[in-house]
Amino acid sequence: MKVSTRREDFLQTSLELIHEKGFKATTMRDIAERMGFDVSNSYNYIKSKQDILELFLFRTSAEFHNTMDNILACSYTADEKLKQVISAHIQVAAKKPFEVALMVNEWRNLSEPKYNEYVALRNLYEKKMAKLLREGVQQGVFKEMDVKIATALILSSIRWLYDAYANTKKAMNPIELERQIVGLVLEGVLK
Amino acid sequence: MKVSTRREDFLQTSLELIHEKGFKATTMRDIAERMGFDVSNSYNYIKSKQDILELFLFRTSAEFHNTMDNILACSYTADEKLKQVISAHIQVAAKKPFEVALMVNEWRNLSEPKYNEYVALRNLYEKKMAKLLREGVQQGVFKEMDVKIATALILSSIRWLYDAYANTKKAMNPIELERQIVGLVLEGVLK
DNA sequence: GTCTATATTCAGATAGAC
DNA sequence: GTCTATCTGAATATAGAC
Repeated sequence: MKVSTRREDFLQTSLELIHEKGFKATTMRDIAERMGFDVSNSYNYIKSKQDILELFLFRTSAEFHNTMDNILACSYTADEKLKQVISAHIQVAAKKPFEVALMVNEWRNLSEPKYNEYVALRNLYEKKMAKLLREGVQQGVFKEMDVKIATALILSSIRWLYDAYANTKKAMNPIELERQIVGLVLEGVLK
Repeated sequence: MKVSTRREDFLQTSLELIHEKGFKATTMRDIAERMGFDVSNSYNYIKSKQDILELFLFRTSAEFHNTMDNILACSYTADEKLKQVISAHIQVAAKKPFEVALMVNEWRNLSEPKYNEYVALRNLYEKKMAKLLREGVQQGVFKEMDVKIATALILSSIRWLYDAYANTKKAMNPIELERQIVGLVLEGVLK
């Protein structure tokens, strides 16, 4: 059974290096060096540097959308749905911290037309989150609030999660992490 | 009375362009072009491209630290202090959205030794915030919680603010913004 | 303060031999 | 799949004339 191809090795190495140095600062030569071969060989696996970025960004974005769609379509109440979203974000961050880091830090480096496509996906994700929150307000489980602000705030509040797993020294128990974050987002810091 | 020097014009132009395209993607030629002169003239105002980044990053960081120190040192209770911090972040974001955007998005592009200095300042700011939260828990105004997680979450939750002011189309009433954010951070989304 | 010219370095990417 | 060699373009930065 083959668990990893040479191409996957190359992509994973690229991903980690890009996380360390940033996309623009990472050269094809850097990646090749870490792989132990010459730059020219890199093009056995990809067509261009942009390919690496596109590949991870759109793949991971699809994963987030998929989960969000399933959560929105289920019969939970809005507060339960919000907990599910938080839980999902923690799980993806824990399992694929570098992919998530790329989504947070490097999406601006996409070039057209992929950039526009990706921005549209981001906006759509925000819309889905806003819908969830609006549901909750209508159901009476969430208080009256500015849904646009709440959406931006909540999504932003969990964007650091990858950092708790990209760095092994910071690795956190995901169960406890979820308990703490759900507590803060749903009920705030006040006693 | 002189309200703006040529150098300040140059720096402000650089700042806006870097916000639009990213630091690495912005060339000295881009900046010079927007200023209406040749690249070589840029070096009348700065010694290197890095200078631009350092200048804004450390200046704005000092401003945040200053405000935070004043808040920590005053006689408010912890919940009032937290409101003050949120208020301060909104005000700086509203007044200097591009400077704040630079702090959020471009600090990784600093090169040594400034990079390490800046990371230390970031960590110190987190420590100050953690101290504020710990005070609140001890005073009994904040609930028992993992202060490290709460610090990361709250600081992250307000990092998008610059975006509400960098883009004039999104400009928000800062008073209402503060009311909404304080409500969410202190009491959460539940009714 | 502005320009022309240029030094230097380095990036992404391709061709073609083994 | 690996290498050597190379094309092409572009970036930061400086020198020096006007």
